[in-house]
Amino acid sequence: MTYDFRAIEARWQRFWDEHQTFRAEVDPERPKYYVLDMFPYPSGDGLHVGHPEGYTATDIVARYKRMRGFNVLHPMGWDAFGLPAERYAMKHGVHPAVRTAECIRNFKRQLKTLGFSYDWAREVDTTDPNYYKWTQWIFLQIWGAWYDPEQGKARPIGELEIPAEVSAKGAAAVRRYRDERRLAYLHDAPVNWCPALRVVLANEEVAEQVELGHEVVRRPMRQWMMRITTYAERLITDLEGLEWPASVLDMQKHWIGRSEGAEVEFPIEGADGIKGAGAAINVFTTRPDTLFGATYMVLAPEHPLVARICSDQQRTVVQAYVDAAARRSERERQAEAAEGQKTGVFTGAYAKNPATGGRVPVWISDYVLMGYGTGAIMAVPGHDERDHAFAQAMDLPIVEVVSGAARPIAEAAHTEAGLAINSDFLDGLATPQAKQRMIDWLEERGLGRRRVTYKLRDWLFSRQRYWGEPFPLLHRPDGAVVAVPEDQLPVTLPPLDDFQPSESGEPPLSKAVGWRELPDGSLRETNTMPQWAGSCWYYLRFMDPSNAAAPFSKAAADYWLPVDLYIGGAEHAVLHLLYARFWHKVLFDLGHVGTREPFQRLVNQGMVLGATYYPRGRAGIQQNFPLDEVEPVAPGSDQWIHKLTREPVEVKWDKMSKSRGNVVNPDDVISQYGADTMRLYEMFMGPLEHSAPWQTEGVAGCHRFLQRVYRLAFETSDDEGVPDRLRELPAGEGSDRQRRLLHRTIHAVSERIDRLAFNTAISAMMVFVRDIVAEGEPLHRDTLAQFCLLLSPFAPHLAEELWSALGQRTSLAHELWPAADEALLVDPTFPLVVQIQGKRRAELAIPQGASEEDVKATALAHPDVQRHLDGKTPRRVIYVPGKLLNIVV
RNA sequence: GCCCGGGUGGUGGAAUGGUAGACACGGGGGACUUAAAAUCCCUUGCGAAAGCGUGCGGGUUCGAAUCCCGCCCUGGGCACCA
Repeated sequence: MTYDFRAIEARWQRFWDEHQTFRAEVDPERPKYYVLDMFPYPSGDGLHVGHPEGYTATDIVARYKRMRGFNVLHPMGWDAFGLPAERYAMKHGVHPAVRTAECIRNFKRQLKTLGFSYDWAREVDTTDPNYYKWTQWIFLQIWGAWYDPEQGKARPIGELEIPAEVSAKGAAAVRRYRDERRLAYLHDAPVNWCPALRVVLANEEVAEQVELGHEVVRRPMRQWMMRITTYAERLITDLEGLEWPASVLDMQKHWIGRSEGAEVEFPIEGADGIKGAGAAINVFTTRPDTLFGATYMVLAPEHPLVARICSDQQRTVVQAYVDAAARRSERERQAEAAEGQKTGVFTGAYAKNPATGGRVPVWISDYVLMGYGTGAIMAVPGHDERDHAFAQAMDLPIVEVVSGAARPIAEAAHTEAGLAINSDFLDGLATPQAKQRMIDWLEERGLGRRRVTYKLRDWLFSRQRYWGEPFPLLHRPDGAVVAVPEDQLPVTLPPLDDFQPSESGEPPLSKAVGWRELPDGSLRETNTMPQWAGSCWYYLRFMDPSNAAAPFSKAAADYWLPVDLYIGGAEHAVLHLLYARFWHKVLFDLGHVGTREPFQRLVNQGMVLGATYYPRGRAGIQQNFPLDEVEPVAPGSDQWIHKLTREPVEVKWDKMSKSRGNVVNPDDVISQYGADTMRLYEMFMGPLEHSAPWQTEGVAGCHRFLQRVYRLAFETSDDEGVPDRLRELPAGEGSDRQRRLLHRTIHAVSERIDRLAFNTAISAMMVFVRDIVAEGEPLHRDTLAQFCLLLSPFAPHLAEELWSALGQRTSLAHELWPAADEALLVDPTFPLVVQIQGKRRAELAIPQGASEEDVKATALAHPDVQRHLDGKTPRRVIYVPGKLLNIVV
C-alpha cells in the first residue's frame, strides 16, 4: 500500500463532523478572528477549480489562527436567489426552489470533500424564509429611515419633523412628505426593457441579448430605489483605515466619483415663439472658471425641459432624435459616442450665458447623461475634449478663455489649468482662484452656487422577477404604502409556475392570485429584491444564524465584528462591496451594529485560467476545440495540433467558463489525487492575488510531495495487502542540524502564512522534506510532530493522519502552533558573497559576529579575489554585514 | 481615451536595493524492473569559453528584476461623468 488519500480523507472528514471540531461560539475570554469567503452562487455546473482557490486560502488562515489561539469564525453559505434558477425553471419546468436545493446539495458535497474547516452549523441560504425574513426586516429598517443631513446619519422616519404647513394639509400630505425622504423610495427610472424576454436587463446583459437579436429599449418603469447617494461622502471617507488593495480603494472612489464645482443657471431666452421662456437650465460644472467660454449648451435627450423649449420648426427632428436615443441602451449609446461619433440636434432654443450675457444655442445629444449632474451641460469647446469634438462636428463657435494652450484652440481643446483670458473680471487669475472667484460672483447674483456632485447614482433596488425576496410592503386602496407588520414576516414567495412578467412589464408575482390581495383591499408589492439583497448582510447572519427573534444578537455582533479577513474575486470590487458597506452604515446609524465598516481586510484572489484551444488566428468565444480533439505535437511540447486535421492550434489562457469548454472540475482532481493535493496545488500555483493557469501536470508534483511526507512516517510495501508500518522514530528533535532545519521551517512557514504568501510557504516545506531525508540521520518524533502541525493548514487530512499515527488521540486543529527557537535560526557561520565591481567573484564562510576588519582582510586574502583583483588596489570596500562585500577598484 | 495591474528559463513562479532563476512542472540521462508504471539519483537560462542575461532605451547607485524618466507589449476595470 501507499498513501491512501481516499481512506484518509474520508476518515478525517467524518471525524471532524462527528466531533464538531470547527464549531465556534461566542467566547469573550478569547480573542476572535472572523475569516470570510465571498459565498458562492450555487450554479448548476457545480464548483470549478477557481472556487477553491479563495476558499483554500481562507481555510489555511482559519486553521492557522485557530492554532494561534484565536476563536475563529469561518462560515459558508449560499447566495441562492438569482436569474439562472428562474431561467432553468422556464426551460425545464422545475421550480426554482427545487433546482436551487439540488444545486446547493451538490456544492456542499463538493466543498465537504475539500476538507474546509467551516462551522457548518452556521450555514445560511438566502432563499430560506428563515433567512429572507430578516432581509425583509432590514429592508423595512431602511425604508423606515431618512437621512438627516444635519446629524449626517440615518434616523427612524418617525423622528422626522413635519413642518407645520405640511401637517396642516392633512395626513396624505404628511405621508407624502415622509415618503419623499425615506431611504427607499418609488421612482420612475429608465431601465433596459427587453420585450422579447419580457424582463429588465442589467447593463452588462444588454450586449448579449442584442447579439442574440433581441431588441432592448430604454423605458421608464416604477421602481424601488435606495438612497445610497446620501452616503456618498461617508462611503469615501470611511475607506481610510481599511486594509484593502489600493486598486479596489481607487475603484470605489472613482465609482463614487466626487467632484467639486458649481451649479449655474442659464435662463431660456423668450424669443421665436419658444414656450419655455422663463424657464432656466441648471448645469453642473467643475470648471466655472471657463464660463466665459461656454458657447452652447447640451441637454440629455431625456431632459424634462426638452419638450418645453423645443421650437416648432425643430420639433420633428428633436422628437426623432429622442425616440432613437430611447431605443438604444445606455451602454450602446455611450460606446458609439466614445468612438467619436458625435450626434445631436439643435432644439431651436437659446439660453443666456450669465457671464457674457450672450445668447447660446441649446442642443440635445447622447453624450450628456440624464443620470449624472443635472442632465445638462454648458459646453466649453475650447477647454473640454468632448465639447470640442461636438463643436467641430456641428460647426459651433470655440472661444479660448484659459491661456497656455500647446496647440491652436481651433485644433484641440486645452484642458489643463492656466491663466484666465477673455474673461472680464477673471482675466489673469490662475484656474483654481478663477474657479473660486466665479462661484463667489455667481452666488452674489443668485445665478449659481458652490456644489459637490457625485457620479454615484441611487440604487435601483427592484426586479421584475419571481426568484427573489418579496418586498414586505402593502399598497393600500388609498394609495398609501405601508409595511407588513414585523410579526407577519416573512412574506413568503407564493407557489407559481409561470415566471414570465406580463406584456406591460408587471412582475410575475402580479399573477399570484390569492396571495397578492388582502382582505382589506390592499395589494402586496409584486416586485422582488435584487440578488444583492441577500449578499448585503450574510456576514451578519453568520454571527448568529438561528436567531428567531432578530437577524443577529447584539452580543454576537459586538463580539464578532468586523470581519477580519474577506477574500473573494475582484469582480466584486465595486458593486457588492459598495452595497454591503451602505447597508452596514445604515444599520450602524440605527444602532444595530457597532462598527462603521463591515470588512477590515480585503484580499482579491486571482482567476484560475483554463487552457483554451483555438484555430490559429481565430481566438474567440465559440470557436475553440474541446480538449479531447487536440494534442501536443510531441510529449511536453507547447505546440498543439488538432488530432484529425493536424492543423496547428493556438493555446490561450482564458477565464474558465462553460461556453469556452475549458472548465476543470475539482471532483476529477480529487478522485485522482485527493483533496490535500488539490488544496496544495491551488496555493502553489503562484501568489494568491495573481491569476494563474491551471496545469494538470503541476498537480502531480504536489501529490508527490505529500507521498514523500507520508513515507516519512510510514514504511510502504509494493506488495498487495501488506499494510503500511509506522517507522520507529527516535524521540526528541534529533541533532542540531535536524533542529535547525525544523526551526528554520517553522519560522519560514509562519511568516509566510502571515503574509498570505502560501506558494512560498509550501516550497519551504518541500525543502524541509527533501533535506530531512537527505541528512542520513533518522527523522525524530518531535520533529515530525511539529512538521505535521505546520502542514496541517494546507493538507489537513494527511496531517491529522500522521498526528494520530504518532499516538495523539485528538485532532490537531486546536493544538498550539509551533514556535521557532530564535537561537536555532542563526548558523555559526554565514556565507559571505564577495563582489568586485558588483560582480560575484567568491563566496566564503565567515564566523558569525566577525568584525568588519577581519571580514575584509579574510576576503582580500582569498585566492579567487586576488586573482580577479589582478594587482589593482581596492579604492573602496562596501560591507553589508552578514551578507556581502563589494570591492570597488 | 482614462485608471489599475503585469512583462524574469521550455512552463508556473522565487528574489521588495545586495549571490537572478528558490520550489515545482516539463525535458535529457541513469538506477531498480522480463517490461512498463511507480519510485529514487544526476542534469537542465544562453554560450565552447571569456562572458551574456529579468520586454526595449536611458538614468540614479559601490551595487538595479527591484528606484526614476521615456517607449513597446499584455491583462483587467471603467468609459462622452461635465
